[in-house]
Amino acid sequence: MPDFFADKHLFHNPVEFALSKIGGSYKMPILWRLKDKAWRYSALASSIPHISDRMLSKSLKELLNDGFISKEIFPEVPPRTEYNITERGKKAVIIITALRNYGLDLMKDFGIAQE
Amino acid sequence: MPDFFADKHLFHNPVEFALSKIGGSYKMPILWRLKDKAWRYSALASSIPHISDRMLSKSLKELLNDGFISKEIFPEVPPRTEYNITERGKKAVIIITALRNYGLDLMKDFGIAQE
DNA sequence: CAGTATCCCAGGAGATACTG
DNA sequence: CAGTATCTCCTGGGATACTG
Repeated sequence: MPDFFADKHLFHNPVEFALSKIGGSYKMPILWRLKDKAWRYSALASSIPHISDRMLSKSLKELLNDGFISKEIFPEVPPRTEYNITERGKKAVIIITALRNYGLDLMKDFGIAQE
Repeated sequence: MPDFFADKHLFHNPVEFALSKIGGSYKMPILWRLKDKAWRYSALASSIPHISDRMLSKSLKELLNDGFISKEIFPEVPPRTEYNITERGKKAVIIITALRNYGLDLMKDFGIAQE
């Protein structure tokens, strides 16, 4: 696996590429919540620990641009916005689930309590 | 899943914990190479693109401390050092393989050429 | 050969303020 | 409600030099 360019950025392996798309502190938490139902912006904001509007907005926009989620705006009063997962996003959820289970195993392995 | 502390650091979910152990630019490439044979320091250094001694040494030390790899020093002249994967490291390789395959799929999905 | 020690920088993320 | 705009800060990683 040689280096390759994508999005004007150099990558050294497929894992780097994958994490450039769904990595960072918030994209997986967002996709994880969208996996089985639509969420509103404000619901995501209050559900994800410590996220700022800036990071939520930024993450949603990138996931949208990369086709992992879709957005629907309902012209009500007040207006309502809903985010949904796409087919591409569903594939991401599979690997997020695997990573999450691995993380849980590792925590047990390291003797870290969880609830 | 509430927040939890480990290694004097706050985590919000199991994925964060997993990536704190095997994330970063070099730990997965190292584990990936060690998965089926022992490697010497210098071989890793010349195999992993662009890695500096500082980052190789730092990554190896952390993987060692966290029990993902082991190290054996042969008192020859000149001295030889070999790194091996452990049982814990082998479990990590499983998820790295999954992430790698996901990355390859995603690259295809985004129309990125690979060799 | 197999590392360690310093210095430095970019970009991911936090804090705060503002808007259609 | 659903965001955007600034400014700042921190830390992962780069560059360089040195050693048993």
